[in-house]
Amino acid sequence: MICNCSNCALKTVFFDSFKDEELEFYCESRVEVKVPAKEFIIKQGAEIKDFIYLKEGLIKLFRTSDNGKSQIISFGKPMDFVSIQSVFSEKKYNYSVQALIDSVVCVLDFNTVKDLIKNNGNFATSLLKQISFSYDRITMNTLDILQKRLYGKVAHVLIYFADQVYENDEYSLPISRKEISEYIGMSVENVIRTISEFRKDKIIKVYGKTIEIIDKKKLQIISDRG
Amino acid sequence: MICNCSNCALKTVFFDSFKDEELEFYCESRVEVKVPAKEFIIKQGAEIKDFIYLKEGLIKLFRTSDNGKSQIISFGKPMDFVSIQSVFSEKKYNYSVQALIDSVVCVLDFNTVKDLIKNNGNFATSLLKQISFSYDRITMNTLDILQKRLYGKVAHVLIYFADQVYENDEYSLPISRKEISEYIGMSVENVIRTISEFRKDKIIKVYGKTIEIIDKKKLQIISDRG
DNA sequence: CGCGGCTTTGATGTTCATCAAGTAAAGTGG
DNA sequence: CCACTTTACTTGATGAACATCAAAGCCGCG
Repeated sequence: MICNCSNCALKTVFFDSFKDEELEFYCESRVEVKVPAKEFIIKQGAEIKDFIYLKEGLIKLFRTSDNGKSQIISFGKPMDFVSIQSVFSEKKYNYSVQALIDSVVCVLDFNTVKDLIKNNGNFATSLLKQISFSYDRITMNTLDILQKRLYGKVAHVLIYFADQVYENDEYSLPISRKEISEYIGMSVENVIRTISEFRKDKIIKVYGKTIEIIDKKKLQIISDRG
Repeated sequence: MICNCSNCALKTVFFDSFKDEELEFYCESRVEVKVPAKEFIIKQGAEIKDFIYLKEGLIKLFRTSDNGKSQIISFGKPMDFVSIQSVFSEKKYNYSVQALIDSVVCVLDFNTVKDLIKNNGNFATSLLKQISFSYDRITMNTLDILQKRLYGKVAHVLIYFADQVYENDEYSLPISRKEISEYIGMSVENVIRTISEFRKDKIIKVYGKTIEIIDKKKLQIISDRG
């Protein structure tokens, strides 16, 4: 295995704290895995043995209830840890993770990470900061969605992908209408209707999966107003 | 100041990792503060300088938007850290914390905690676990509420206080109907109507602020079904 | 005592889920 | 490669769920 940690983006962001021998140790136990679109990275109920972060691609976290309905928790992009949630507080994953597009994840043995936390104060500090940041993002997004109504929710999602994921007002929506509905807790039909309305009102243009935001201000107002 | 850390419940749960000299150090920088009901512990926008945990009482975390509307994020009970959210990822609090009943908090200097994380691997591990657990609870509760509708949401809240807070099916609701509405994102009137319906259907008994759950099974079904 | 906030109920209109039915797109086996 | 199946998307119609407005009783507090 080629250990290219030194130019791994993740390393420069979070792992500056490593001493050389630690870096090597962490490198050796690391495995890089390619994950094709739609494939699972984590399955709900599985035992937590790894510590996973996303190197390339885009993923969704979601949970499935007993009746088979699934609810999307959040999305993850490169630099995000895949298995942040619960890994320090649970034995088993209480959510699944699935690749939305072809992705690459790096997998560390979880015990290795635990050891690093104990023995490297700077690493522990960095990780804590990152976890706090990651959870915060999810919490605030979920709270935003909770207090909005249909139109505001859909506008929020469209802006989310533009600003947080693609940093571009034109993008190919990586999820289906159904998945949007599983994220915001509304019916598929009404998600579609809302997108159609935005299109008719010339706030966005829609070509299949491609979304182009034309009137960002108006969309932002709809999102803010709820 | 009397340093009674050794019999502080928090200590036995999280701080077993302390060596004696660290324990003393942490004790000396700690301040115990009584907070009467309705008083603020943290104000949104204030700089993060402290690390606060709840020794006695009950608190609510909430955020206020520009238009003055407030949204409840979560509730905290003894043993919970008050200032978990954001403290490692932000400079300023993006939420407020208010005592719901007379409470007692313990305040540590934030830099002291940061030092402890760096220098005590066991402490870092314990804290990480606790933070992960705390965030998880909030995320899952919020997601639960998001996917339910009015009746399910209200049932969820009533069960939440019975199971998670009071561990009793009869309790004095520590929040107003309006606050329930700010937590679940529905109108006050409909929260009240729903509680009245539950009362008429003999699922609960209501005497002002006092709630007594009579038919827990039915209430649970309503909550589960959404 | 009176004011303001909380609670409650009713009436009304808006928002939303659900059902139905059809079209487009994407996978599947021969 | 085509017929077939399945899945995603779309629109309309209907009734249920919900917000909002209005009005009145209640309670704590200055």
